[in-house]
Amino acid sequence: MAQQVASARKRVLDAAEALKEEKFNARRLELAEAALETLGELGYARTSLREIAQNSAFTHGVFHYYFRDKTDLICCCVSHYKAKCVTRYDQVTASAQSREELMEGFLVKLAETLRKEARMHRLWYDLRAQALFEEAFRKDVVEIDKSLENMIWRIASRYAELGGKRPAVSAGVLYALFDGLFQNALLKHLSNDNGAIPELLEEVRRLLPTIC
Amino acid sequence: MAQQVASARKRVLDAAEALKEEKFNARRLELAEAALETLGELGYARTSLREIAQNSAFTHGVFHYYFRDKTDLICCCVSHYKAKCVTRYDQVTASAQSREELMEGFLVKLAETLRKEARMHRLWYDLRAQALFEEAFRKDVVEIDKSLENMIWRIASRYAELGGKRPAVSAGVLYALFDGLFQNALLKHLSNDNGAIPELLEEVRRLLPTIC
DNA sequence: AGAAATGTTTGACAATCGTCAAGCATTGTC
DNA sequence: GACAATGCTTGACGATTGTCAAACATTTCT
Repeated sequence: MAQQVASARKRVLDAAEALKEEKFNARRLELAEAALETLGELGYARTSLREIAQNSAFTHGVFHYYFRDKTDLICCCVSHYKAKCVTRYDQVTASAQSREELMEGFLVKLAETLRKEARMHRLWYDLRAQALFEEAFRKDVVEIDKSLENMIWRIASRYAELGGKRPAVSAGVLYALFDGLFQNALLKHLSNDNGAIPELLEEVRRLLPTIC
Repeated sequence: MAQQVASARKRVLDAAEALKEEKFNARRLELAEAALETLGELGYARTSLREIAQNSAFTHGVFHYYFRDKTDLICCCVSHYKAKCVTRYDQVTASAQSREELMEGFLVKLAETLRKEARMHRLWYDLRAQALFEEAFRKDVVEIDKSLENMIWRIASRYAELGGKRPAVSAGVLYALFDGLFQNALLKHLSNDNGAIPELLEEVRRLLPTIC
């Protein structure tokens, strides 16, 4: 009886603890979101904690409460970023009933990504470059890289499947190719080159059927 | 007669002026070289003028004498970097007499680049990412990108030529592919993954003949 | 309602940054 | 060899940085 009471109390405390932790993590993510905005605006090199705080509902001191240090914050940003972009094209893959539909859906989404989320993507390339210097970023960056590779692979293999074929290259090669093309198009697009998006689309439209 | 004397004096002064300017530019490049070393070590975000100076024969104040500001120095570094890497593979292309020889020469050079110049290359990816944020870097970065694309294209088209073929893809696509592969291999290599280099080589060895 | 725990702000800290003026050293000129 | 021009160092400036302790505010619990 006394044991039952004790274990019941323990369960309540555990539940409360779990709630606390959930709240804690929710605020962490909220701050990471705000940080991502500023990072996408200014880039890693020019982003300070005070600048991030100014673009949020909080003041600069709060970060020390939720993060060990600045690197910890950035790491949290990087791994949070993953969830935001990895499933971006999955709806297209799932709903498309033909090669043409998949292609068009992919191209539309590609153009939209380039137009509306250019800042987030330049940040991704920035942080990936930082990982070449800072070991702390590598684990998450490699993981995201792999997820993006898988995402592209899902599209390509589905596209091939709809044509009764199989991709002619490995997932790694395919990702390298698309990543390179996208990165190049992003730079042009940010340089106010209006031809960047249509050129990328045309390139992909021509390329994909020859590979898959 | 007086006119001749005057014009002769003018020529002498012009020559002296040109010499001065040459010396000035030589020192600029020397400082840019030193800056490149530090940038390759620390990355753009963590490189300060004082740190650069400490890895050189000078003190931090000298940069203001040779450069308008820090951005001017970095720009000089970026455009100077171009000359250091763009002709890297040209000797291989020129001397190879067969497809096999060209392939092997290219692979050896690729491995050597990854092993010995990893720092310079991570800097390149870093600066290219910076160009996504800082307009001042874009012109030079785009120019270097184009030069690298041309370099890859020279190799590929020569390789195709030696087989009586023509590359199956455009220069842009080819560069995107190799750039993506190299960037990925670089990250692995810097993470002490000993398999990074052989995997890249094998990938290229398999890939190149199918494209060219 | 009062006490305790949690969340957030504030302000200060030491360090570091880019910049620049003033001075010292070196070179070249007459 | 004195003088001027150039090259470079030194030291200081104001601003900004990450960090953190202390104060304050809010929520939670008893």
